[in-house]
Amino acid sequence: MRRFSRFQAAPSYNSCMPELPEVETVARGVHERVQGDRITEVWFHRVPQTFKTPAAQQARGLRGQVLLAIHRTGKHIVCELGSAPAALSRKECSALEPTAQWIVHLGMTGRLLVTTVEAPVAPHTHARLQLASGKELRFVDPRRFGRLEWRNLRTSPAFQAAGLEPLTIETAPFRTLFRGRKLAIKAALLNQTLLTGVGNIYADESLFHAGLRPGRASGRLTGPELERLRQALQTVLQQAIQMGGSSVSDYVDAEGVKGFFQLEHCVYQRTGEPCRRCETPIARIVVGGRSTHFCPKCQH
DNA sequence: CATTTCACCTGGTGGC
DNA sequence: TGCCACCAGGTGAAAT
Repeated sequence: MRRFSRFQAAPSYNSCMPELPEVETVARGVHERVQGDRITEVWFHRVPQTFKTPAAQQARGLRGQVLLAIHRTGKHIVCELGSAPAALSRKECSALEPTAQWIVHLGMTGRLLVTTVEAPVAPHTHARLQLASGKELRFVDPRRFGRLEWRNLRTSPAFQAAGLEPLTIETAPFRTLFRGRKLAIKAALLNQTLLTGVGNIYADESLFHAGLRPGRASGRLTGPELERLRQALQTVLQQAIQMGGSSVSDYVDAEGVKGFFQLEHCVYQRTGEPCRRCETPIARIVVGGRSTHFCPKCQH
């Protein structure tokens, strides 16, 4: 069995894994750049599994619509669409009721970019939304784990992530989530029907900051332990969002995508390296089918 | 129902 | 230099 060690560089695309903070950053950046713009033309590359709604139906639903707002729910980016004959001011956007939504999930390697129409089209570009301003909204996803969905709000409910928002969840509902459950706390954090938006990086990091072993049965954690975890999770996510703010233009704008500025991880992908708190080598195990990193001395 | 496992994808990486 | 197996992980379906 081969293991990543300190001598092996992690694959570079790991530096921009889209979890909640990254998705939040992208949504904010795209919102700033295209709110009020009108979609004049739509082009899709044929990649069937990327489309939760058939491409032709999405194209029909998007063409001619105005982008009223772009925001995040869980790991999903939701573009609110409204009918208008021309581009709108920001003020007009907030006054208009959305009639449809375009929902973008970045998967593992997805990017939502704002470019110009003329900009060279990157490999693995699956969607291009040409805008009245001369900009273009592009969805690029080499690995094709991302998903695109369109829904008509006249006939369907607004998109709602299954799980609760980790950033705002309070003590009591957080405790209730895990009550009576036997699955490992790490697996529970990754389960999007419980909490929405937590991925492998922030699961490992928040468990480290809470001092909890990833393999602990989630239903057996005490009240104080769960409260430590809730606060660690929120701190880690908030910090990442703050850091993301400074790198958003690198990410959302055109070609020279550098990915996200990385918080200095404490455990994630630091197998064998010394713990930043006690210098014990960081251990790696597999929980819920995912590589999991923790400090054997600091986490109990 | 709760939980676990696996397939889907591509590109970076190291071994030979 | 080039070929190739391995591995990363979000999600949903299938298996347990």
